[in-house]
Amino acid sequence: MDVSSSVKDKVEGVEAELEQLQKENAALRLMLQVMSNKYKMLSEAYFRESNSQVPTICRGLTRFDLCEDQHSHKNILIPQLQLAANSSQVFVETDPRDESHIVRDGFQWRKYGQKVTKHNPFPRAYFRCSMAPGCPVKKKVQRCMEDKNFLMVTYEGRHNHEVNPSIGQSLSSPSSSATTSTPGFPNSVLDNPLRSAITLDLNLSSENSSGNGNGNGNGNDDDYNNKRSMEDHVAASLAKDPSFTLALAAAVARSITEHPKPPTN
DNA sequence: CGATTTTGACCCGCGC
DNA sequence: GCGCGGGTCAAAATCG
Repeated sequence: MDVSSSVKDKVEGVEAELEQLQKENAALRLMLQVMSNKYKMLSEAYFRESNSQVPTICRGLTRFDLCEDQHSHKNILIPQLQLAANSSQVFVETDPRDESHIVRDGFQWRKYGQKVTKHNPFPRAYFRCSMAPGCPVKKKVQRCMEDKNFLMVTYEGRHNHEVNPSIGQSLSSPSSSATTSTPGFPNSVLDNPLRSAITLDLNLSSENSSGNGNGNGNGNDDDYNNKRSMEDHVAASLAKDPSFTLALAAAVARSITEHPKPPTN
């Protein structure tokens, strides 16, 4: 009896973990797709603009780290991304029927506008942080066109106050602390970003452009190369993201502690 | 009654 | 200069 119940518990635990991993996998696939689309659009725009100056060697931009080395274009990597120096994009899985744009991220927000944008039929909502007077942080919430199950949340700016743990019930774990926060970004997301949200750091500007550079010499328009490069880049970005590594470490630790050595019978 | 949301109007940057 | 699109304002409505 004990053995069967133990096995049943174990199976349920594995199933729950599998389900969680499937959700995380879906979120990561979506993130990759979105990034791939954005990358494709931006690279096309970039090459249209710079085609006369950089004839062939950067076509395809299959790696971000070669263009700078070969052409010394320190800041060539898409000026729009440099504008987002304090921005972070988060994907939050929600019910597609839910039109409330509510994302519990540990902060209190006040909605100040809503707009339908050109390339996305879903309205974009604009929020300001109302937890502290004068807090400059804003966020934009819009349902993802590629997958209606996800909300794209873009944070801008840095908070001038601490998070209120009682507010972030959905994304933050009850035992999480505010000590590991990255300034400007929700602690709850960073504490456990893979629970129900995926954080995508778009700060490609300073570190990546100066450290790794841009572009590639052997590229063409091949989708395979583009996808490979995007995967490489996203993987590198995730690896650099402390919140991702923290979450990964937490997931590994969880799997170890929650599933200790199998019962010996 | 104060806080928040809604929503049309307005502002501003950008491309043509 | 003009039109377009994204972002913000602000008055009215709604909520707790």
